[in-house]
Amino acid sequence: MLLTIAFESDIPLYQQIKNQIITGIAQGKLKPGESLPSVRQLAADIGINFHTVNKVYQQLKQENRVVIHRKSGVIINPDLKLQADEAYRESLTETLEVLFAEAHLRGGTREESQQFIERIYHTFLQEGSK
Amino acid sequence: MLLTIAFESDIPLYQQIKNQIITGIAQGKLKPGESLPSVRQLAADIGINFHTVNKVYQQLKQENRVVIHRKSGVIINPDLKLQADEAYRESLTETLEVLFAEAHLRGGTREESQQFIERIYHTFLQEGSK
Amino acid sequence: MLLTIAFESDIPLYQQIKNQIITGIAQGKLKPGESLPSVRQLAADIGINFHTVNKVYQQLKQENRVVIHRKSGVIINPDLKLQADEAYRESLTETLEVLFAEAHLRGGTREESQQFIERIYHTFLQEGSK
Amino acid sequence: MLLTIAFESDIPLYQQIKNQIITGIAQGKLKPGESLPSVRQLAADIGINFHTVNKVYQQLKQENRVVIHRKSGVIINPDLKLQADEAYRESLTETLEVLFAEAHLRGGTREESQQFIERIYHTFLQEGSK
DNA sequence: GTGGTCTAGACCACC
DNA sequence: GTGGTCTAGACCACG
Repeated sequence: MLLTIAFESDIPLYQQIKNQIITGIAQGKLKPGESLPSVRQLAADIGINFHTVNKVYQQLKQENRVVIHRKSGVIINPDLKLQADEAYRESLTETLEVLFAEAHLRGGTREESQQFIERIYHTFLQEGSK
Repeated sequence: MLLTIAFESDIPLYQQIKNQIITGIAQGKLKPGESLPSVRQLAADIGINFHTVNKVYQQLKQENRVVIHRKSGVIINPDLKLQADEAYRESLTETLEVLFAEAHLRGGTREESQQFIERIYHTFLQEGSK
Repeated sequence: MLLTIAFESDIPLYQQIKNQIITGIAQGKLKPGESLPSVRQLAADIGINFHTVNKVYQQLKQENRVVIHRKSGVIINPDLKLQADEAYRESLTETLEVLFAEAHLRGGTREESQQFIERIYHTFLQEGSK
Repeated sequence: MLLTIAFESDIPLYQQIKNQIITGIAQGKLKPGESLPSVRQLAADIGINFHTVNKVYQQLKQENRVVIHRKSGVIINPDLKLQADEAYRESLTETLEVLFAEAHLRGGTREESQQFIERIYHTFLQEGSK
């Protein structure tokens, strides 16, 4: 998977990387059991400090999205089961509320937003195979 | 309109305020032409420094959401016309992509997300009634 | 002469009024010897505090643009002779420099600017009659 | 580029700095891609508070004149494309109108003004050479 | 070391 | 009383 970084963005570099890994997993570009490049490797590829990549991996580990094996490196957690707990749902609601309020004020309709979501979900892996 | 601030949140105070004003406008709780409290007033009400409120107002002004009327203070721009330019749409897409990727990984379905949006849009003012 | 005030502008009310009087004189809408409305009259017409109008008149008087007669009110100085001293020229240069730098960055050409000036000067009274 | 500040001027410090940066860009003293000193650095150089410099940078960022690059600091936006929208042209017209009305009243002729502009434009970078 | 955020207090211009 | 400007000092996130 190819990572693209915007140095001039106001989103922190580590966050950008993390975001892309998460969507990568959702879209099946990164499959459970697959391994990620080493901290130093990825850092060199992107051209950033390896501490930054390390931060990402540590957080992904803490969130149970990856497991870190000695020597075999970082691999996507094969049996990932994330919870949608109350705190998560609440924060998501608030975030979306602002985003769509803004979209609404800029002339975006409900239908457009629905299609937006539709298109995004189409890029995700189907759960049907489960 | 009542503003609620979460001091323990990692979202900056000024951002929280700004968010609530924006959704307030979208939901019609704040109507075009209506005036906002003075910087010092609002700051006192919330219990924060007036510079923080001022920052919000300055940004809202620069984004053309409010007009700073001499002596009548800050009022919601009566003829607000925000653009959904390319840069905006792109950034929105990316943001939503990550959000729903995360939702997807936590078991959220497309249908749930659609209903989410549906509910949010129901809280907004209809364009027709304006 | 009709004065138009923008309450939401960030230019002070008194400055707006003063500006319009000055351009009014340059364009011959206000002729030397002609009288201006009384402080209270003008304030009422525009719908602002009379102190604000008073401030304008005082400044105009100080700059020798008007003379204030007891009872006969404020009249445009019939034999106005303003100096273009060094300080003035310098400040004008700096102001124009920034303005046209901005215009240049927004794609305005030298020719356009010249035509701009041309058009403005056409609205002024000719000095030929002097 | 050297910044000169007039502490006794009634133009706000941050505005003076901003003006000089803008004309600096127009004159090619500051080239796209070039980086500006850090807020604290510039503040120390000039001998003012860093918040004042920060204010300038924030505004320049919002106006798309600079990009705040993570770690390489603030750089002049390499692909700057500013619009001369209707609002801008209108405000420019009004400003120039007053300025030249004043110049006219102080004995400045149309020819002098034209030469003024001519000289200013000569200090700007030619579009062709870029 | 860099910018981002927040607080605090002071002075001023405007109305 | 309102916003605008400036200073000062503190803490934090980021890289």
